[in-house]
Amino acid sequence: MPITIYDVAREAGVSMATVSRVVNGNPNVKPATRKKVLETIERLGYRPNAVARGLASKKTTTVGIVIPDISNTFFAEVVRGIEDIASMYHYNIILSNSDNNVEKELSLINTLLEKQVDGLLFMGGEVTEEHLHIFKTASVPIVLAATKDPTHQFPYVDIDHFKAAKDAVEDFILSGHKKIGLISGPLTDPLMGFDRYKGYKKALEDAGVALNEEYIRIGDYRYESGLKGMNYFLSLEDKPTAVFVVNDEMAVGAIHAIQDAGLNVPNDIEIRGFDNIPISSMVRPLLSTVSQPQYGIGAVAMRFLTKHMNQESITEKTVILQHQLVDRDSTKRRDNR
Amino acid sequence: MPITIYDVAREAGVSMATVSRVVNGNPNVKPATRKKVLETIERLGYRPNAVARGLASKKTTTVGIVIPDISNTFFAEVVRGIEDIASMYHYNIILSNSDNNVEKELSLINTLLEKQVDGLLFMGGEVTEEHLHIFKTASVPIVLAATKDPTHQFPYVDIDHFKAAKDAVEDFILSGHKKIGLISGPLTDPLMGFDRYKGYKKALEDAGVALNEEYIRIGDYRYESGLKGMNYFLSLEDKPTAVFVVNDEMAVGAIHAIQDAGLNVPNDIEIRGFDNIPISSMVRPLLSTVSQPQYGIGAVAMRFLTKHMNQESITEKTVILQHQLVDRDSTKRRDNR
DNA sequence: CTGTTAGCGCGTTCAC
DNA sequence: GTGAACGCGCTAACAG
Repeated sequence: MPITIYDVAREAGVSMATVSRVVNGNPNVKPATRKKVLETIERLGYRPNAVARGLASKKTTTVGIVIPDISNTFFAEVVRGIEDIASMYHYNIILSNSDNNVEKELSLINTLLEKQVDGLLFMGGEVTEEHLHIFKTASVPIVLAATKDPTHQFPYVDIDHFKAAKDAVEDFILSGHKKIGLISGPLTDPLMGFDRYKGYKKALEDAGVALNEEYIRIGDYRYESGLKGMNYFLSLEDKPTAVFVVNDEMAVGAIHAIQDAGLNVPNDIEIRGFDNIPISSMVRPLLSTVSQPQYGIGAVAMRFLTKHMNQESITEKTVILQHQLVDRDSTKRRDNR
Repeated sequence: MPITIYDVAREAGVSMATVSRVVNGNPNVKPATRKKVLETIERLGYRPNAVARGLASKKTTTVGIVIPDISNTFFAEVVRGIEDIASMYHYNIILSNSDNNVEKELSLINTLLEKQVDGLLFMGGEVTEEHLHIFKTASVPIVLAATKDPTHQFPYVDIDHFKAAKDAVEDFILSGHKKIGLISGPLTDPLMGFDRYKGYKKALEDAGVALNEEYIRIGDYRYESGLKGMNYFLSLEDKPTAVFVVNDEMAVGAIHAIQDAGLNVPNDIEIRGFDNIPISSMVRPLLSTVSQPQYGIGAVAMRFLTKHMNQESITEKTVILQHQLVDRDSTKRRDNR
């Protein structure tokens, strides 16, 4: 039999309204009675029921998170950013994995909305018509993180994947490379796949370098597919001299493929990854990459969501965070920069 | 103005009790009226309010998770196991990071309990008197994962860290090593620190090998401290010929320290890590380690919790999962095994 | 400064 | 099979 606000009120000889006031820090309570109430709360071990509070106040101080996979280092870091800011604003997070499965995503969003979360943070590969539809049925704010709404109807925070990829490839071009490989993600993946692919293409185009289909391999973001993609390049007569790999895990695979073939990184082939996950500074040679502020994406997205939830004035509809070329040892030093 | 069960009842021309029945799958409803209700639910876009339901039914179908740090690969994998099983049983999880800070842990547990979670999964370095105290004030089941209750009052699921470490060191001994180093975690850390340290000590003792303090370094589980610990060993006149490192991240650091010094793993020094996180199969040489079923720990702990929540009959108070020596390339092949 | 009184949206007896 | 009515524990006016 859990003890309720009534029990406290009775024991303290006040009304439940007063107890409610001290629990919620309402200043309109005489210090003496506040003290009395606090003491009996302590004595009885009263623990306010947040569910009842939620029903009455229509606020749960809980936000929902839909994410592809928490065991993916990248997302784990984003979630850490989210949770830190959430806890700073006294929100809890309900976390759910979607495996990038649209059915699952929609169902999870629905469940979260039923649980009356005060806001929702969505991360997923693609935002479809169905997503937009269910987003619109929500009566709470929704922010997309590391995800883009092509229709610009919902706020999102992300980096500019196109430009980031373009920067990476232009760096290779600037240091004289013409034979530049790409180990990409599935082109059906809008951001990490297609946008980065487009960036690669544009950089070559701008430099007047013809696109060579032999220099493009599609992977699945896993280590093995990086190995495999690079082994293909190594089998070519005319191998690329530099390879841009669209995520770090595959990039590490690519490095190992080169080393296993008895070649040297960066002397024989330069490699640049993408993301800057912890592993990139735990391999030899240290991986040069394009850093993406994972923690920051989560933190900013959550902060953005609190603004929407508190109806603070929002200036921008979308936040684009900055990426950065991180030069370590899998690319040669560029003295001309 | 969100639409409620009343709206549906009115529109469908039935009572709210009937709507409640169809929503909850109660069989005592004539198929015809069930159909009618279902249709108007669909038409109105009715979404049951889980908070109200929670208040009335005293169940939230939500469990609380307290974890040191979700951005740590090990815990991320455990949480993935938890969430998969949770979603299988239609539970959602509220996730919170404690950074192994006791104050924070206690406060988080309290918040979770206020939110009326149906159960709690706790992961932390140590279980103190204070933890036990607050656990006892909870009216819902609590299970510890990857954590041990020394007083055996609360159920937990974990591996046998002592035996695992002992096995690892005995393997070195069996293959002829006498000079065996240890890069440990803080000895104040009960499981990963102290138990593994004891296992190391016991293995030496059983083999009649004297303990050499010079061969023991304390790290903090991070890559850099693995580097540092190994650099110390390398500075010794009489270097260890094999080193047991109590987690993979430090083990990778140790390998790199050896390689940076121009020596070879495993020919000059053998290395074995602990945990078997993904990175251990993404480095060269591939890291030999002691595998710990991270996903399984999470999954089993969550399943265990559902049993407690559903008052199913529990046979065992505690679950010890099996560890395993995984031999890859940072240890020499043992042909005599 | 404090108490009274309505609900919040739904599950659940208990009659019918 | 179905409906009426109560209560879950708390917040939020509104009085006083």
